[in-house]
Amino acid sequence: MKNNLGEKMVRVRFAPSPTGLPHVGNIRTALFNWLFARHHAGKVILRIEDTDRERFDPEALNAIMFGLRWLGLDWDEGPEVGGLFGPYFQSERLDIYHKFARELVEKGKAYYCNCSTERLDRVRNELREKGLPPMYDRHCRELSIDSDPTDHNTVVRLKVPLWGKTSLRDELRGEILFDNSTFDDIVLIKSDSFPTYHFAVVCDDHLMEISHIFRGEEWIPSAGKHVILFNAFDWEIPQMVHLPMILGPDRAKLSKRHGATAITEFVKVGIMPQAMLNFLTLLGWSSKDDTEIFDVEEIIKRFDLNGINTSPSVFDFEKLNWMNSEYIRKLTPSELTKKLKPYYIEWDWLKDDDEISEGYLDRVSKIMQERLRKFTDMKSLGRFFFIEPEEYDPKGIKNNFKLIVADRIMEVAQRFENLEKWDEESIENVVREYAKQLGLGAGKIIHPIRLASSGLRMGPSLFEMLIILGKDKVVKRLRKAAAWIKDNIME
RNA sequence: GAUCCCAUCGUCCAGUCUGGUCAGGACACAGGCCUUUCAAGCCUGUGACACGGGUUCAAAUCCCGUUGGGAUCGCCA
Repeated sequence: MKNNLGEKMVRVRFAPSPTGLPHVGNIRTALFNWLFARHHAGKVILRIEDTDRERFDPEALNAIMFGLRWLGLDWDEGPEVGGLFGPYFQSERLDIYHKFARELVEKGKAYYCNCSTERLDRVRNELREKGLPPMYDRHCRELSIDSDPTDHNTVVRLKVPLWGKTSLRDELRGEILFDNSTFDDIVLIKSDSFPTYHFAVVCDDHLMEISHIFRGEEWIPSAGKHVILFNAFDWEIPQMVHLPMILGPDRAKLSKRHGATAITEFVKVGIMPQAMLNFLTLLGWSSKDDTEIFDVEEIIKRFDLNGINTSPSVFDFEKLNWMNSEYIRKLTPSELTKKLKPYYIEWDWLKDDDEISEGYLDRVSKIMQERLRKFTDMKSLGRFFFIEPEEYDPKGIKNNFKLIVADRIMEVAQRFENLEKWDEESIENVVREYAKQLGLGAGKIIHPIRLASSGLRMGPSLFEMLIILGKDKVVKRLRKAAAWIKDNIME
């Protein structure tokens, strides 16, 4: 496909296999595909590689589309949007694969094989015992078995050249050479008459006129096989870009055992999509200056092959949290409230139809905003804005809840109650005056009040916090705490 | 085991192509300032070119080797 300048149009594909929840690695691959296409005003194709019927998971497709949309990665062709190159589910393209498989057999470039799995296992084990790479012994290669791709007793295998080299051009690494003798005669059509990944991917990338293939580095060895296949068909080979892998802290390929790596986990803990996108982009790509925080538009503008790295990178959850906090701060209080509200409901702090004023929620958002790294941090830091403390921080008790403090808290409660105006100045006056009267530092009053009203030792500015809570709640909580001290503290 | 990929602070990146400025920035960490606490903010600090040979007046940068890490070797993708 050409664009209107007569140049070859950029067409990339994201080709997930619906076998489970989308992973950070998959999503990063999707992201780079997308960024490249958007930078070059090209097309993004979403193609579903559902050729594995054993591992097929009907939930997976929705999870994948949800994950992409959450990040803002849209597609121009594929499920739910259609397109001229469909169908976009490989399971609906079987006749296409069968046709091309037959063609290869007729040309003498592929053959039918009826070896049993038992036989294949035996052959591989024998080779392994001899310390050789486990491969198929090409038993059926010259037998000219008569069959058909739809025949469930046979598979179709490619006649991989027995000697010579295959050259793979990786746009980042340059030429990578493989000895053909190291490749097996790969299966193209399985005995269930579904294509293998390798076969389907090559046929579809060709038919869908994919110009650039972005995928993980772990595919490099397979890419060699794909080149052999493209050559067998005499098809033009798309440009290939193998992205560095994402590792866990132990430097092994990132996987479930490293904790939350499914994209839905990040959604759940309250990572913002903009932060995730920004972070993921910087994992393996960088612009030439020191910019770290930038929005999608800016990234699209700057994204190019040159900035992509070749060495693998460790996924640093800490840095993602930091970046997320930067994005949380960009929100207005009411935007933050909107994000936070579902969590409040989930935690039973609010009822769905609660009449609690938007103003209250916004004030909470504003005061808590710069102390949140992710939305769920609110659960421990902001609980007291909604729920009266049932217990107090143990270290705080030790430092601040002496028996003598109970009376002081009662006194402050009384003075608060008598206040006509409930604003920062009046509250602060009460506290400071009283401390002065007692000949104590203000901290001696402030800390116990914080603990009594919030249950916590730390938090936002006390006076602002008390204003938001409101006089009635504060007075009530102070009296409750004073009583608690008298009941529980001996000295 | 075979093949392939990779190698700069603990982590992510810049610098490598086009050898030459105390190897720069960010996260994390430590200390200080601010402050009623915590966080934020500001200031300061610790901290890296895997190793060995070449080439060169000069090597993180070019070449070779070694070591280390990783990936792949299915009728999974």
